[in-house]
Amino acid sequence: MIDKKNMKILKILQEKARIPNAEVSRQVGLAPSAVLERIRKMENQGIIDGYEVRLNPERFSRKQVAFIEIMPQPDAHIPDLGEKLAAIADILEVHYTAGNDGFLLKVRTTDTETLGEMLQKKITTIDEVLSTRTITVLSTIKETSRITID
Amino acid sequence: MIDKKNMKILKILQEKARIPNAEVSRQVGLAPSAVLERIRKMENQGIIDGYEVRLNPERFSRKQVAFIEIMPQPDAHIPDLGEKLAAIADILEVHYTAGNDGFLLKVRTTDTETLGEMLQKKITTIDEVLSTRTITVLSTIKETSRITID
DNA sequence: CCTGAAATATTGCCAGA
DNA sequence: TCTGGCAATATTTCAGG
Repeated sequence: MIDKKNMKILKILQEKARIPNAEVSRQVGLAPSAVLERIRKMENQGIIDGYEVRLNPERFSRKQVAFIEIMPQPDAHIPDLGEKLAAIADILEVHYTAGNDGFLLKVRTTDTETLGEMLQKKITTIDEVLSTRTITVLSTIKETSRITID
Repeated sequence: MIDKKNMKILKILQEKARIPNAEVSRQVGLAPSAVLERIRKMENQGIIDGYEVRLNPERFSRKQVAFIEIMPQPDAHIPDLGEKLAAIADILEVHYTAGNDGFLLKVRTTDTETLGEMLQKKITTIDEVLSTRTITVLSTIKETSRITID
């Protein structure tokens, strides 16, 4: 299902998702209709999940990246807590982690001040939250959601 | 520069980047040429950084997410180490963090076994790496790169 | 910064291999 | 699953407000 031609199509779309189908077909050497058929099929099969625009965080005052480890209360209902965290604005990722049975969040805020506000007003006020540990990012060398295509 | 109409355009593209321009123009109530002009301008100004396809990691054997904290050797050249880490396949993010003066990595591997291989063969073998701490993800409640548009 | 018109290009459907 | 044809749409440029 994910043969060489589909891999080639996906690699092209990973670079530049918003290009005409006809352009893709030229690069892979198939008729446009064949490429369209393949892409539609991959969308329906859930291989392709969607298409996103990549915005420059600086231009939207979301320069500050931080990761927050959440230690839940011993009696906390984990799925509930996960949902509550996921619903907070500027929390981009919520992962349930092994080891300490806690959550790891990725957040994007304007600066460390707004990060602090978020912690105090939105996170530590949740009942199920016992404590937190914040890892502030000083600089980002690499940041992509592009997975490796074998 | 990022006025109400551009915000509306960006919100549409955040949902579904690969849609015809004419469709966007219908939704925002402008002529297609006006929308094209606005999008091109935002691309040139670096407000829009690009367009990406979102692939289903499970279909490419990249289901296992993990975060790895790297403690560098005291005498390590930090920029060099950052570049080395960023070059490794399946490392999606490399952040330089405050506090412990280390790196935080986000990785995607097939399973915990391949994660272990990566640590042993590719990461701990780097001279500048003193020690590591791995946070394995059991489940992901939310994972997006979509920043909040004010 | 917008509209509207015109030329060019793409999409998406279908028949046939 | 592919190609090629064709009608419907979309893109892009440009003149003008």
